[in-house]
Amino acid sequence: MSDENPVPPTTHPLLEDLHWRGLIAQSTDEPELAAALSAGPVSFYGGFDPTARSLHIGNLVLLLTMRRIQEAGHRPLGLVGGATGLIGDPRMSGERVLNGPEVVAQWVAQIQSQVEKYLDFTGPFAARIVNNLDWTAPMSAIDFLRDVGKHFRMGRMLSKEIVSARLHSDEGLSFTEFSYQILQGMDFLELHRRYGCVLQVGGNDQWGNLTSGTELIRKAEGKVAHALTTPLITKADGTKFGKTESGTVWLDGELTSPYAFYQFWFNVEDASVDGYLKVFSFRTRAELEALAEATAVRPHAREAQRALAAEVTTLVHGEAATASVMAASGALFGRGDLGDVDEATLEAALSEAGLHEMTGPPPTVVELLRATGLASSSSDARRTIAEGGANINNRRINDPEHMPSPEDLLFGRLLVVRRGKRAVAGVNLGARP
RNA sequence: GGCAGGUUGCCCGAGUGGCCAAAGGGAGCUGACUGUAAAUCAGCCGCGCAAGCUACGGGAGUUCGAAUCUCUCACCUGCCA
Repeated sequence: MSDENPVPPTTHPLLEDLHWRGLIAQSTDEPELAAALSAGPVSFYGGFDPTARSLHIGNLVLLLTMRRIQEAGHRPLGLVGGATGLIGDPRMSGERVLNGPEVVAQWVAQIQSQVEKYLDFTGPFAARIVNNLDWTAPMSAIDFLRDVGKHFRMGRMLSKEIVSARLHSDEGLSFTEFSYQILQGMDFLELHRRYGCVLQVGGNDQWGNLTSGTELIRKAEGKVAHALTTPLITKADGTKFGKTESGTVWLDGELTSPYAFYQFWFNVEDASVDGYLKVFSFRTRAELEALAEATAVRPHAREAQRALAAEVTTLVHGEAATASVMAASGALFGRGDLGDVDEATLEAALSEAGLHEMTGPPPTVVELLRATGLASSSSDARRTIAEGGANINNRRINDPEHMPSPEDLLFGRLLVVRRGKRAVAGVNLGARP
């Protein structure tokens, strides 16, 4: 994340750029990798295991790094782990609960379509999607043990950081998860044989699994292959990146609405925004430096956050969704009178923030806060009102029994309910019967 | 298998019969300041408008009264085998 990342003497413009962005955590022999990249288009791969129905913004780091490498003139192989997703890589949090084959198959399809969005499938460096179930499923246990297993030494396998840690934990480690590194090594070998793949990129926690592949290729084929890892992105305060109070920030718009997604990036703290732009933005280096300067000189303008939020939201959800989300944010947080916003924009904005239909008798503020989920209970709602944190249509309400009058309803039916500065929701009181 | 200790609110952790809806810290929420940031300061932080209700691993007791005592079940930790 800092500018201090050392750049080895023998390097390559692409690697240099990745270093500047803080995107290289570890790599195998870098001068050799630089030479390979200079020699011509290289086939490289990055894998994604279907452990949920959607990827999240942590995965975006790898995905966008792959895109950068592709833009530099190399051929990406986007691997979806139909096989490895059935096994699960060892984690410190303990043995995984296996997901059913049908579930994994469905997730594979969903994740594949997400991966496809970030790579270019046309032109001389066209990307390709591969699924490791294709070569793993047909393999017999005998072939696996004779052809692949012989190349793996127990000492080496046991010394892998996560394996050793799990082995010495109370939880232990199943043979299933222990074997994961072999499967991933096999993938690299297979892609090397099929497509001449010589580079694997992955998250830094995957380092051991990536080197399983480079070692296997060396033993089985006598060839050199490379591994490159991206760092774990952290927040300025050291806490986990990509989580909000409501959980993981997903790429799937149904799991994390485009509005929430945009807001996540908009709210990035000043200390982190410069680093995030380097990782997630495709703007030129000069533009990024100008934005860093803007944050330093005019922090209140939040130019860097605006740029980051707009760009990443566009990348993930498209221009139309981003425009609507930006209009939404403007309407709900802007200084302007809510009455100046047109009906369609307001409704879209509230839908993004969370629009709740209510019928029946006119609700009180307490009921509005509860119905929108802004308060978890009536007690919580009353407390919020007493603290001066309840707003209807951007006006503070101090009376818990206050009922919005018909004139308060925007366009005869909508209310903007806000708790504190940031938590906003909409209520539609004009639901057709 | 035996012995000892432990299980408290989102998390950590105090509390050994009434003054306990439960100290303290963290997290979280709200306000002030500001920039939908950070820091700081202040208030809040089980449910309920309220009366009150539900809570201290589960269950059963003792007592006018239990987080606190007894029995029992479950789980965790340490020592011994």
